[in-house]
Amino acid sequence: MAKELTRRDENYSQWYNELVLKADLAENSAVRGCMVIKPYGYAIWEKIQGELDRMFKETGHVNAYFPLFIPKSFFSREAEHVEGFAKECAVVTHYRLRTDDKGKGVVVDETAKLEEELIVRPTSETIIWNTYKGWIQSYRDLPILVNQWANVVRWEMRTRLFLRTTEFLWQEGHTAHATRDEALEETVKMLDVYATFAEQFLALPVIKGVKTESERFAGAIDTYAIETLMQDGKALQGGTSHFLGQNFAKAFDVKFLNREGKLDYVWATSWGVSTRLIGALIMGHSDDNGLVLPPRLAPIQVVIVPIHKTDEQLAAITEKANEIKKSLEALGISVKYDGRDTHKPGWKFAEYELKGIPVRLAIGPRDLENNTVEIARRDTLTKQVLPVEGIAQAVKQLLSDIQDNIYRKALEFRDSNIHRVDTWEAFREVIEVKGGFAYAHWDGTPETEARIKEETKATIRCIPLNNPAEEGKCVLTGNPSKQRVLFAMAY
RNA sequence: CGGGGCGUGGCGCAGUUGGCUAGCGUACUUGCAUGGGGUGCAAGGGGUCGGAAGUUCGAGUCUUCUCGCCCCGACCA
Repeated sequence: MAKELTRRDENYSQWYNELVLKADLAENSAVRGCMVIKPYGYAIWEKIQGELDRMFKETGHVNAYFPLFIPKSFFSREAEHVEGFAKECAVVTHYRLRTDDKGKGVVVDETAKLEEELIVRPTSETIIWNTYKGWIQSYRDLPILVNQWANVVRWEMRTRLFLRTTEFLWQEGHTAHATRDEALEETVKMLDVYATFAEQFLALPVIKGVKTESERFAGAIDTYAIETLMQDGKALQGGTSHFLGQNFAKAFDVKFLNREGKLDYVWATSWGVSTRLIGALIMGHSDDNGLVLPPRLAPIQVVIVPIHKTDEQLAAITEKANEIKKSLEALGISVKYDGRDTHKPGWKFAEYELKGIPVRLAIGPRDLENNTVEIARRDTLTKQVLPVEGIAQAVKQLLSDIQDNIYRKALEFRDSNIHRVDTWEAFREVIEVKGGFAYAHWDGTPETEARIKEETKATIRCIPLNNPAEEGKCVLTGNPSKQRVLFAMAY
């Protein structure tokens, strides 16, 4: 492992790639486009899962599990849905291998061809709505509020660890409702859950908004999303919540008898976030020394490093460290004591900075003598010496301060990178030079949106919720516009 | 699928017009010193040079074929 990380201003993309590897989060696997999520990276995912799962349950949802494989015919039921996913589906055609006639290896047994091919799920709407048909007869069966934690496969051309991989982990919620209003309410509620999670745990400010037609989920009436801004000025969609209307109910013939005794199609939503959030977490906060993790999602919040010369010193320090560790753990703080004698303190400091551990305590002979401890915070890289007495409370407070500080920093960055622009020149300058969001008038047509994308590669990230109405002229065509929308380069 | 690049100890690389025992950094092992920001010195282990065929007295180096990976573009959470 090389010691130096590429600096962000040197090559942001390379910085990201190296950081993921060096912080030991994930690595490329033997399978093209698929990653191995290593224990430290997976621990972050587990923290994300834990918090979201709690939030889903608090809002009345339950977990279930649906198959990985989906019969091909299910996909053709909803026209736009097929259209959207057809180009990136992995297909299972056979169910058996046999040994090669010429000796070594195995080949596909052509006699074991499936009657109907199976699609490896890119998302589960179709299999789930096929299933819901059997669950729903009456309004009394509604709503159904189900979530599943699963893996999905989308055959992408180009992949990057966490940001875009062929297989990724996510959760997908699929709900069924008796009324349009209730489904709409659910869609927005889950968007709010995502926004709250992003801001309170990931410490990433988000903009909630609606997608334009061209960015909409295949098969949805409306797609809502939370958009975040990365340090290089590119936007990243952190989660989506879809109002599916009655599209899937009609495609899978899911009707229910309402209170008036009339048959009606069921209203639906779906919503998801993926391991991509880890990519957002990395790019949102980390610096040239490595990862910066928000305390509320850090698998290890505090590391204690002993500094010693003799075994006697180490033993004494270990004793003191374990006392401190216990007092921290009593406050619900996760602590690691690194008493390894195989690495020097300086090496450990660099290592834990690379891994983004929010708080580091160092204890040496001097501290033992003075009954103090050196406390260093990862976000600001500052250090101070504090008395051991009351250290647990101080650390608890510090963790909270760090969480607030990195959120505030990200918020300031985001806010200072939303640029109101009214001319095409200013628009291009934001997209091509400054980075960040261009908040500009758009005439509302897909044609204009496509032209802008063609000329600048920028896309409409969203139309923010509660967007103020404002008369203006489209930044490209000069046609009348009723509101501004957010454009940006995006991941 | 189009354009570019690369395959040599675990990782990162050098290896000139073919030439002698395949080398450097790092990591690893051992010893001694060191220990408050990636420690120093010394000794040591580790290689079918991506694979196959060919040219040659001789191939990491030349030729042909082949496999794989990375980067840029079209597609995307």
